[in-house]
Amino acid sequence: MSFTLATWNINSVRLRENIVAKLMQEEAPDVLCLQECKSPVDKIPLEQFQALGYTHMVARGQKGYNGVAILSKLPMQEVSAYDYASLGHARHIAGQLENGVTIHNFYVPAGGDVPDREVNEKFGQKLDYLTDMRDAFHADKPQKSILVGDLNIAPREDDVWSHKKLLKVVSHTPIEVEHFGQVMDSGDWSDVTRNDIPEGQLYSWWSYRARDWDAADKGRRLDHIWATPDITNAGHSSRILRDARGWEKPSDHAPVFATFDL
DNA sequence: ATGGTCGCATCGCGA
Repeated sequence: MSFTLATWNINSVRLRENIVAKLMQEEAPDVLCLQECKSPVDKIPLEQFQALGYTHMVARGQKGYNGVAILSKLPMQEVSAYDYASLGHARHIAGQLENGVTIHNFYVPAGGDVPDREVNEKFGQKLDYLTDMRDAFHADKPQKSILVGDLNIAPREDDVWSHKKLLKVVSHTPIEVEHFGQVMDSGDWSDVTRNDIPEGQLYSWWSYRARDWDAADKGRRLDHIWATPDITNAGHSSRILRDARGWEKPSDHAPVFATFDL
């Protein structure tokens, strides 16, 4: 079988119900992973999504902040939802398809403004969250698994508009990139997006604060799709739907896609 | 060097 998966930080699923539906109608991924739903699970507007064929959902939510959901046209069962770093935040949910593939959906903490855990508690929480992820995947090696989400780190020089200017900016600092690499190594994860698109600038997020995000193009690749070695070769057709950043009342993130033939 | 824009638990905070 073949299925297409997308990951999208939606920045309020209730406010953006209509562009989620637009994505479902126009792109029709089989599995859609959302982050920053900013909604309790029982207030996610499921009916419209179900009417479009997304009859399965696994999710964790809280009022106002965070929140992750996997909407699926394919039958899916919840397998876990961990509170890494014990923050009490809804930042992870995992579901399993009938073909045995597990999908982990993450919203890693953004980490605040100052990249120093001594003066900024949120930066320490981000690093601790990544360390907990690393330890969990090290202790329990994932198999037949896909990991997606807003990981809030752009690891490569060509994942940001200016490597030099962003070296001290949270999301691209060397210590974050090192933690990111340790999470990847712990699960033998490979970067499906970069396997498919190995060269060139690639972004999935553009700040709301830019005067003209499209012309300025000061983006970062914060949203990722990874796979374990047993299925990574099945991944193909990766793309980022940049157009969605220009939709009506957009999220500041664009959806990232990959297809798996399994 | 600064400020810029969003969303919501809305006049403060997180992103």
